[in-house]
Amino acid sequence: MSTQADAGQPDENTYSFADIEARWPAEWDRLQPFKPADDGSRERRYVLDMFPYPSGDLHMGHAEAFAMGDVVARYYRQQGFDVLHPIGWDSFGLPAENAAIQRNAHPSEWTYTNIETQANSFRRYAISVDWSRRLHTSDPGYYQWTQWLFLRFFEKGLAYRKDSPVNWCPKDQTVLANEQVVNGACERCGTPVTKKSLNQWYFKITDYADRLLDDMDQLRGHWPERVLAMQRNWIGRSEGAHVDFVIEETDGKPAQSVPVFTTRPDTLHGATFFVVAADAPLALDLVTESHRAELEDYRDGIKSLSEIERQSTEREKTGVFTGRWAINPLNGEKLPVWAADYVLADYGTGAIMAVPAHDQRDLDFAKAFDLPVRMVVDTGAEDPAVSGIATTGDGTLVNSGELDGLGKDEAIARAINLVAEHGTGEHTVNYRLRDWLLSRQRFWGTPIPIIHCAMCGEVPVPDDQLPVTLPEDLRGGDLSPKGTSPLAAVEDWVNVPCPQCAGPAKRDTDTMDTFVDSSWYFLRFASPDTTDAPFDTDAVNRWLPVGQYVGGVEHAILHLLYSRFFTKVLYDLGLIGFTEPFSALLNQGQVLNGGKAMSKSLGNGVDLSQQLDKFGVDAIRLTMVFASPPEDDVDWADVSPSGSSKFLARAWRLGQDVTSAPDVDPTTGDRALRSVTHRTVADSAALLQGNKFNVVIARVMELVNATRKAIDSGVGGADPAVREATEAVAIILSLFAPYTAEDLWNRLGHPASVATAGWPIVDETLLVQDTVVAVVQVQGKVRDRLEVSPDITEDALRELALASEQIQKTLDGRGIRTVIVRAPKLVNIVPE
RNA sequence: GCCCGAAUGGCGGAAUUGGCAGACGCGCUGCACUCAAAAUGCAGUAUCGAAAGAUGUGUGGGUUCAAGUCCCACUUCGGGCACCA
Repeated sequence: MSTQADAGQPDENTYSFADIEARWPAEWDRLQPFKPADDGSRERRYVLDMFPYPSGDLHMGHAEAFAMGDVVARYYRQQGFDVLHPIGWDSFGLPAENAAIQRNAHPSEWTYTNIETQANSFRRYAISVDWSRRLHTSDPGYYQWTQWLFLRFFEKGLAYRKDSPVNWCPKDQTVLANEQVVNGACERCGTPVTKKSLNQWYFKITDYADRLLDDMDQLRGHWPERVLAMQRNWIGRSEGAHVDFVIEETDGKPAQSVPVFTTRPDTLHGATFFVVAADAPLALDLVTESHRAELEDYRDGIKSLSEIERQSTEREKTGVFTGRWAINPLNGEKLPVWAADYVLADYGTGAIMAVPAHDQRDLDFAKAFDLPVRMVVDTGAEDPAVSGIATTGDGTLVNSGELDGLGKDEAIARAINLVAEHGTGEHTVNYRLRDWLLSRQRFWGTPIPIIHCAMCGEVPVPDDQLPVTLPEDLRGGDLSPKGTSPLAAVEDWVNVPCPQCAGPAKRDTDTMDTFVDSSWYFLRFASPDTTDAPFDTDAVNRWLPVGQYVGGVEHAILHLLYSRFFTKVLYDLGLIGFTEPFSALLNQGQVLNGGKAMSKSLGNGVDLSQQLDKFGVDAIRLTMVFASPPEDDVDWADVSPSGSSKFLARAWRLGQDVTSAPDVDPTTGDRALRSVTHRTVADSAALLQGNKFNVVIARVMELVNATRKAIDSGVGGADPAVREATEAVAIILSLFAPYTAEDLWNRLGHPASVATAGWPIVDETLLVQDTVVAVVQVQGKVRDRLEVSPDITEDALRELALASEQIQKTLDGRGIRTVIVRAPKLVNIVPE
């Protein structure tokens, strides 16, 4: 398209996005239309986009996500809300560290350069944020409060250290939380994860499992169902029982009681062996001396496997006998105790009773080691001992003593009662969710504010000594991953006096997972300049919960689960007055190219800044939003930014043809066009409530078409209705194409900014049409259309329909069985 | 294997409580303007058929005066989880 008049001279009658983009930013900076008043004069609304990680410049994905969030923020502003719409950066993390190693620099250089680049791009992209609230999680003024919050968790026993086999990424040389392992590989770099036994910091998120689950009731209907489903699965609540099995005294090893978790206590009589997780300390504890060597060999073998290999369900079952025997508390049977890797150390109790007839994994193991199989629930299917297929359905209990004859559910209840009476078990709930491993052996993160003292143990850094800042003189190779934190090598940073006894002590040298930083940033935005607390409680309670949160589905579990957890803890600490941080969630889709995610390796990336240079900000924003419903993916190969550009020019040109004065009375204008305008405004509001942004744009296009028609071949540009329509176009367009809308508004003779012009007031009387088209069907097929008054009676419409020539022709003399009338829209005639 | 979600023209997509399927846009075709082009405007564009008309929302059944929409069974695609006892 041409953006300049042919003579090379800017022509004020030709739409030029470059001219328009140059005209308005300074004016917006002067007017500050996006700063919330926060004076209680208007209802508050908090709209938030997931804050970006500063990896280079903005890309197409940012452009889509932030276009969506901005529509919401701008809409609420037009509706008269006091809108908080802030921006910040999630600026700690590995990429900065890796870049620093390559460039022999400090991670902050790369980080803050990228932030500046992105901030400039966001300004050009005209997102309507309050820049004065900008924050970065890597600023000491921010991470001071991340540390402060960590200490509050620590005081409540919600942050603790333990030895445990943890996920280890050999490439990044750091541990990973369970949530950061995807299909056995590192979420960040794709390297297969291995296990390593380490002493690490954890947040006790499992204490909140039930509340994380139950409080999802508040979110149902406002969050995507699939995100709720993913969180539900991740928490993985399952009802069952703990049953204690006594391990007999053998070869001088004393008897000891070991609990198992089972969801099927009804099958207790079907237990034929007992398995402990081979990699759990319990296995080493139990094993007899004569079997110890064998177990240790087996454990070494497991360690060499990657998590992907280990978790494969295809793999043959393996294990070793421990030399011990467990007593079944219900029938006194002696069961051999095995150690195997198909039992997980950190789920349930790390030990199971094996019921091969009714659990496929146990059956596979029984077959591999020739252990007995005893069916105790007759489901009508073939005996699993013969078929090799474990049965899990309902049936009648057999071979089960006093449980015989009961159904599955009754037997579960009865079995729990029985073990409870014996004092060897109880009903219990188990979760798949594990505690959140938060330590990282890397540099560019929030230092853990704990000092280790030989005398006093784990000593918190006193609040008044926060923040514990990162040393600034580390460069390049100082940061290279070595499996221990780079901070450990900085002697004068590590060695400090113990705050309690003043004796020699050492700082904790790990840093926090960056998801800790992002678990509370939405609170900080309410009062970003607070210096004596992480946030001002009153300000937080005024603005939060976030009314609309916008971001990608890749955070369905990680960030969103952690933030929900933090919010509940802070509520319990009395720091905030609500339990869920995000009332509504919108997951925008991805931007693809040719059906695939854009990536360097595929060479199908589209550069955002080039697109902006070519088509302009507004055309790109409009294209993103118009292409599909917000939650669907946009394939850049299928869309037309030039089409958007054409439409924007068309809308903008309406301004040239409006010849009435800005203060003209619209009620004297053409009723037909006014009716279209008011219907568009009314419908757009309803569509925006439902996040159907793409449809709103379609409706504005219709309004532009109708207005153009009125100017060229209708009432003409002087009609007040044309002005009213064009003003409505400018206001609705201000949500999607801020530059064009502002310029159009200006050409209509109004002062900036259109962003705060206010949503047009709908005249209800204009929504009522003079006549409507009633459809007349014969046997469900449309045969005629009648123009009728909208308040026609059923009888009158029936008469009219039956009188229609078309209808009589179609009926062709047949009698009439029924006539269904839905005045004024439809008549359906059913012939004999 | 289990759990979600989706399927509508050449393409992206629209369709209050079941009530005119295909809004709006892209693409394509034709026309006007032009020496020509670009830009712009106008018209057409589900399929079959010359037409009348018939068919048509992944497949097969069902409910209903009426089904893209509700019910049952299935197919395909996308996503999540997956040795979780």
